[in-house]
Amino acid sequence: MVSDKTIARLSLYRRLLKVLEGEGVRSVFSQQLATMAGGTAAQLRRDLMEVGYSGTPNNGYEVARLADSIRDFLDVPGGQSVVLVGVGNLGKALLSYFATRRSSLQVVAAFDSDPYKVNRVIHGCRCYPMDSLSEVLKGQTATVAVIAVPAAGAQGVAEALTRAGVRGILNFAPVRLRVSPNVYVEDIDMTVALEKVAYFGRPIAGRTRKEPPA
Amino acid sequence: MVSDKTIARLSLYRRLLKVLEGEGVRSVFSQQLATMAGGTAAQLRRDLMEVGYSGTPNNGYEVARLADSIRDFLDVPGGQSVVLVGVGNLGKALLSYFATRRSSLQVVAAFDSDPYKVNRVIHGCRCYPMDSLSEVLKGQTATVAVIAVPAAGAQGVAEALTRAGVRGILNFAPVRLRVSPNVYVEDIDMTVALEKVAYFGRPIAGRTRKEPPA
DNA sequence: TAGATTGTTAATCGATTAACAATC
DNA sequence: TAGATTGTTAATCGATTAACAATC
Repeated sequence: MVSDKTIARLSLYRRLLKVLEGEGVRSVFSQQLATMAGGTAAQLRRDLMEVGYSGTPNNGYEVARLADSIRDFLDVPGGQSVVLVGVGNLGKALLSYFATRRSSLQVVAAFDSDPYKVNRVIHGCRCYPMDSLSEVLKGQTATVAVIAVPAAGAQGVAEALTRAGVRGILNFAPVRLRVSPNVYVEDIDMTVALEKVAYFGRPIAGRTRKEPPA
Repeated sequence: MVSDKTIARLSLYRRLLKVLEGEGVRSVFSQQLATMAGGTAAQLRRDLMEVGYSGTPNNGYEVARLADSIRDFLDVPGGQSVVLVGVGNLGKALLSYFATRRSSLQVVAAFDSDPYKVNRVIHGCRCYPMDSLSEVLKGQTATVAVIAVPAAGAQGVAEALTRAGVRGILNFAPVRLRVSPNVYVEDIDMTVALEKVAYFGRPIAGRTRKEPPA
């Protein structure tokens, strides 16, 4: 089973390859691409083993073909539909963030319990009432969802999504979701992330890095 | 040196302890708290070794005192100031998200290059023009910053922040920042996160988990 | 005391890094 | 060919898990 870290890096490589492609670069060495991704060449080569695409010694990797190979590996052929639950400040920001991005992942529906938001179209996405979730999802093939509701409501939303067939959840709510083991959950805990940054970026202490005496 | 994963978990434990405290719970066992945090009891005990707080056999941990110990360990005594760069959809969402949270971390200034946003107060935070960054930071003790600008501008922002004395950056821009090694950068790459979820939540494949034959 | 839970060390596991033969 | 870069295996590293003596 390929690790989630490898998947994350492949996603990153693909984005970098698209940039190179736009710049007219035809081929790239593992060392170059790895540096851009913030990793090592050996790691990149191991990641690409999973994809199955082979470079050629002394010539490196064909940018366009490698990007295609990663696409074939990562993406579901017909594309995947994504739904968003929670259209507050964060939800709206996510809609605008994901609206004009990759064509393979498209946000097809948003849900909110606030009647003032229902039936509006926000960043090109229709907002449905919360309690119509199972009904709307019945007509969709969405297996991926983004949760951007307050902590208190997140578990209930996760259960409703799971019942509706969702198999992957990107969770922004600061709670640990209890879901069945065949549902993949990725948590983005922004408060924890900020506290981490605050700890390691603190003014004086936390800064004692072992350095060999000169 | 304590690992960043431990710091992240301590931040999580503290949040859970606050919830327990609110519910009037006095003491808690490692097993309970670990389950809530989605980890193991052994891992939690090892994390707490770093903090220096000791539980008592058969009685577990005093909720209030453990929370205090984690606070002493994580927080800078006088509190830390945070600045936000980029007041777009995401930046505004982050302002509202971080506005009413922890008192130890406070967003004291926001920056944007859009003149229409400058001098407005958004979610209680004043917005300054981009080019006044070094000047405004001179009067602050902020060592922590959040970057929520488009990819193209992020590197320049990171450099300006670093020059102004910032030591920790929470970066939402989808680029890898090149900073000096004494600056801690935490990346939140929402597109990569969504693609990970899409991969592991895909309809058919990617789902071959080794299970012992019944 | 006995039983349960703790602090802490030792064993395990997984991912990363280094090494090297294969190849253009 | 020689030189550089690749694919892939072996060694290393770090974090997690398991084990166990200490303790309330």
